[in-house]
Amino acid sequence: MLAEPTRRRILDRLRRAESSVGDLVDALGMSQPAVSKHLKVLREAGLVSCRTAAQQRIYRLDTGPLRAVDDWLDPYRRMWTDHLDALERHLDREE
Amino acid sequence: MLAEPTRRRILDRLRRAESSVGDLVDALGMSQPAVSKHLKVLREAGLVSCRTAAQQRIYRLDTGPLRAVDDWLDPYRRMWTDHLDALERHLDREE
DNA sequence: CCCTAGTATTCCTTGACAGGCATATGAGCG
DNA sequence: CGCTCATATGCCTGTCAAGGAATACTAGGG
Repeated sequence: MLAEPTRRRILDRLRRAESSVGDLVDALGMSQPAVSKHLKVLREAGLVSCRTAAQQRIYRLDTGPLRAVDDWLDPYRRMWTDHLDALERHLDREE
Repeated sequence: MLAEPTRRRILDRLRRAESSVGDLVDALGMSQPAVSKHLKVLREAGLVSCRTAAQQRIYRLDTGPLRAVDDWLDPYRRMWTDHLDALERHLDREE
């Protein structure tokens, strides 16, 4: 999902502002079908949702599923913060 | 990288304890070459390191590169915490 | 030194996308 | 209703990576 650089670019862009498909096509310099296909993947992953405005589809970021990533990351984050804490204690002792 | 479920399983396992390749093979129920190849990928990504003990290679988790993931996630995390904060303020106002 | 255990590497096959092109769908407008 | 713009879908091809089998490497043990 997030393995695809194009998809991350789309998310990064939607994080800043909602966009129509055309906007994304311009921004990414890719064919429209390719963009639409990535959007479909993101939609099915629940990472984006879209509303219809006239003949355009305005896409919007949905951060929900990213919390799962955050949760997965959590135990690892704990590891490196623990290490930092240990280092800190170590340095404190040295003073 | 983390797109591969097998790789995540390896990381999750190494998070709990260092392991030899054989241990991982048993734990994952996969062929030894497959495991070694995943370990190579993880090694080149800096996510694991290994030390030689007798004729075994003991692999160890290296959390460094995961901070990059955490950094990438950060602006998104900000988004949902902001939303939560906004909701909280909203509820506070309702009381 | 040969032999064995543990691990890495190579070769091969197979399956999964990504991306382009052509085309279908669908909403507004004359 | 036919037309056009914006988007979605199907089809096709090329690329890449995962996994297995066979093989090469390397460190200890007789």
